[in-house]
Amino acid sequence: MRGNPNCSDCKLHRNAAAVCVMGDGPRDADIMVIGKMPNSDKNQTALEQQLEEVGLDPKRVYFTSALKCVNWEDSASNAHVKACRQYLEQELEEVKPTHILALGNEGLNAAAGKSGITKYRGQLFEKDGYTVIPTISPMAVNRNPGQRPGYMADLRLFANTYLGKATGVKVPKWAFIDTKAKLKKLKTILERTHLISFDIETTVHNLGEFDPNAKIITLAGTCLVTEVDAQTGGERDRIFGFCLPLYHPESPFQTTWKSVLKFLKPALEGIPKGVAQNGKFDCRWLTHFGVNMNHTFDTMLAIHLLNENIAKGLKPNAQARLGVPPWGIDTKDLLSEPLAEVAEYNFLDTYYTYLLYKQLKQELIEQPRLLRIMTKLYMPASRDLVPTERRGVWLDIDRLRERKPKVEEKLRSIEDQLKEYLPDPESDDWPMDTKGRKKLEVNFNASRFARWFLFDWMQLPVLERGKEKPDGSPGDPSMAEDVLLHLQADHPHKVIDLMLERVSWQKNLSSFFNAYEVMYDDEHRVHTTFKLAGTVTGRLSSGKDTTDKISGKANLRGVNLQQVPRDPLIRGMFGAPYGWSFVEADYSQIELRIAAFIANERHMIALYQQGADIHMTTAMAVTGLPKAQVTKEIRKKVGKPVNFGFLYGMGWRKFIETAFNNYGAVFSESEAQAYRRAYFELFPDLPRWHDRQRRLVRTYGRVQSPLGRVRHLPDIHSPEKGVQAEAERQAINSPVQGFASDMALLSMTIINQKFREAGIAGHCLGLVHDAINFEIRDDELERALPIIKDTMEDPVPLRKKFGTILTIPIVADLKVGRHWGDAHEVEDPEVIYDPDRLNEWLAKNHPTYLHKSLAAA
DNA sequence: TATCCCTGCGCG
DNA sequence: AAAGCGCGCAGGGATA
Repeated sequence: MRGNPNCSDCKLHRNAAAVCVMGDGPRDADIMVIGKMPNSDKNQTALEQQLEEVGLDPKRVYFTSALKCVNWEDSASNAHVKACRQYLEQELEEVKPTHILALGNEGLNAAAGKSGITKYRGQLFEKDGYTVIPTISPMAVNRNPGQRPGYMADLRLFANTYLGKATGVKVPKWAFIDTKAKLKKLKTILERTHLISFDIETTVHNLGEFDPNAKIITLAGTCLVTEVDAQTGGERDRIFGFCLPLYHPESPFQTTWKSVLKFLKPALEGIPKGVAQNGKFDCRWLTHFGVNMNHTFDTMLAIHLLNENIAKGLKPNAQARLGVPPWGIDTKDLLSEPLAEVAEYNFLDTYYTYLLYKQLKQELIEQPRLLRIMTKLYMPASRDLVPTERRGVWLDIDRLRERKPKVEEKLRSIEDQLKEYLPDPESDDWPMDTKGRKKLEVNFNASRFARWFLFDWMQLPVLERGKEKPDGSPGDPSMAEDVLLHLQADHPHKVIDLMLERVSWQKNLSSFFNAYEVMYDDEHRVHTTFKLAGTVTGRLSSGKDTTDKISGKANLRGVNLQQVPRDPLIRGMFGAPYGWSFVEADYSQIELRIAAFIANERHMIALYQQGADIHMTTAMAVTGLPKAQVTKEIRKKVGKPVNFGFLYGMGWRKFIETAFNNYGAVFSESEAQAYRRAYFELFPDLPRWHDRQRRLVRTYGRVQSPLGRVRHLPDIHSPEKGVQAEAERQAINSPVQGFASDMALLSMTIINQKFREAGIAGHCLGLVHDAINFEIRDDELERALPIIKDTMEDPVPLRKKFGTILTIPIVADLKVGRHWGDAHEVEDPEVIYDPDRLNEWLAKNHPTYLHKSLAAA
């Protein structure tokens, strides 16, 4: 094994103290440790001591690194790991280790091909016949001693795995329900079960449970059953595990699986407590086939609340928290796997979920504020989202059919105009592909052709480039909108206009028209999946069901309902079916209000209490215009971004950019600096709050929202100042963004509850961060609208259950109409509370509104 | 053909 | 020295 001292495969060799240093250790070692770069003697000694501490003999370990150059000056990425892999592979080939300890993100990438060490640390991977366990880099531990216990735990896991020490998890016997007699017995046991950890395996389809061929393959559970002692008469718990085969080809119930479910339905629905990992998915499927479980604890949501930065899957958490070995089978096509294996896999899922539940519950009990979020917010929200996702949002197919061709025509016409600037396709000027063999196809997206067109053929100057390539060569010229806007200002050209215009039409067509067209169901409704654990701040995210199981994502069920363009051309395709209304309830400036509350910014609080318009105040201050000249447009394009920007730590450079990009306004450096100063003079408690958050995150490595939601920010301990500063800004933003979204989510659950109590058929369609959308039957608007407005402006449980008393007024604006995009805002809130005036307003502003007397008829 | 990363852009 | 935050998806291009 010889390195190549003349290697120049990546840029790292240039500033390297040593090039291509190969690893060291016995060639017949079972264990290989892969670090980031060759260790210094000091670090090597420390690492060897740590390995001894966990019971390994460092003399029997081969030590090597993902990157063979000693270069701590340049930042390294996975691309550099890749460039270096050939040397590591030589070592793997010769040493043939059975167990690999991967250190840091580079080690993880080299050993397991994954990226994201904070996510994957402490998990076991089987890769190319090696058992790999990654943990954080010892360097990171040196910088941040708080990481040491976790790091040592990972090392222990690695050592125990290698030494074959038992982890202490004993899997109980479980029942395979393959006869009618066993099925009957199962039913009687379920009737005495007070807690079940449940999980189903399903067939995989683009339309999910809505596919005509959708089947539940198996249902498994780990049950806590109340037993009565025959002698003493006392009660005690017994664990009962089972797997019930349903639609599997080897299943005795393959043809009768739906009636089997029906048979068990009362017993299953009678179990008061249901635990599941991402149970919203299982509940959606089970509901689809008629069984409504009581879902009371979701391990995935608990994991997320306890640490928002780690992987949320069952397997990584069971491996890391329970120390169990990897289990599972290829889930792509469970119908062709042996039933015995599917059943075992399914049962193990529920048993490990149950063990995790016990552990997580205990941790939450020790952090009561998180427990409160879990039980009073997350679980109700998770349950409410089941019908929300199943129902979907109504799409006006007539509008879609009518509008799509127009958009296509628009795009075509722009491209025709662009093509006039191209050379003769036969001429030598036409660009060739990288290998110089074929002519490039016309493509005005951000492609090689388009870059050639703008920067070579049209000879426009390159203002900005993308990421540097791994080999150190410069990145591709940027074609982004803001770059083209600057280009246009300095070198006006028709081609830039056309490119700018084209890109938004292209986006409309590919991301929205094409997507929606293949996504609606028989009732003209499109569906989404909301992730409650999809963001680090606590916001929901919206989109498709998990992508990784299905190849070809064109028809995957689910659209992102949080990025529907505001353009009425597109947003106006969503709405409510005839006889129903689309209601959008927006929190007005919610994050700004909450920032004022959290920062205790006295001027801002006073302004809000007076009902003043802060975006307007800011827009006036920034543009220097008198109030009468600040149009709605200026307020929106200047006031809003500047408020949110400076609020969250934007600098004056970015301010200049923002103002130019959104408004075309050109500010000098001194002007921009003056505005920033003026902003903080206007709201002097904001910088004090910023300092407080910086102090908090430096001290504790985490910050909390008023509800107690935690954001962990380990990056604050980074040696890089820029990374630290980023963590500081996140410490400022997170409590605000997190609290705002928790308020919206809480309101959603309360409104749903009130609708149920009032027998209102209307329902929530989903959250768009600070807005809640509803579909309300026309004749119920007068009952529903006051509930929505009252609840959002004062979600009582916020005070009663969470003890948070706001010092700022909260305002919700309601828009009502047939379609989302052209619903009208109810300007005068009093209208909402006066049925006669509301009817009058609706008759005037709602194109298809049915008066309740008509609707009833 | 599937997968990864990057660019670019939609939303709050 | 300089620094808004938070997402998901489509398309391009390289790679295996």
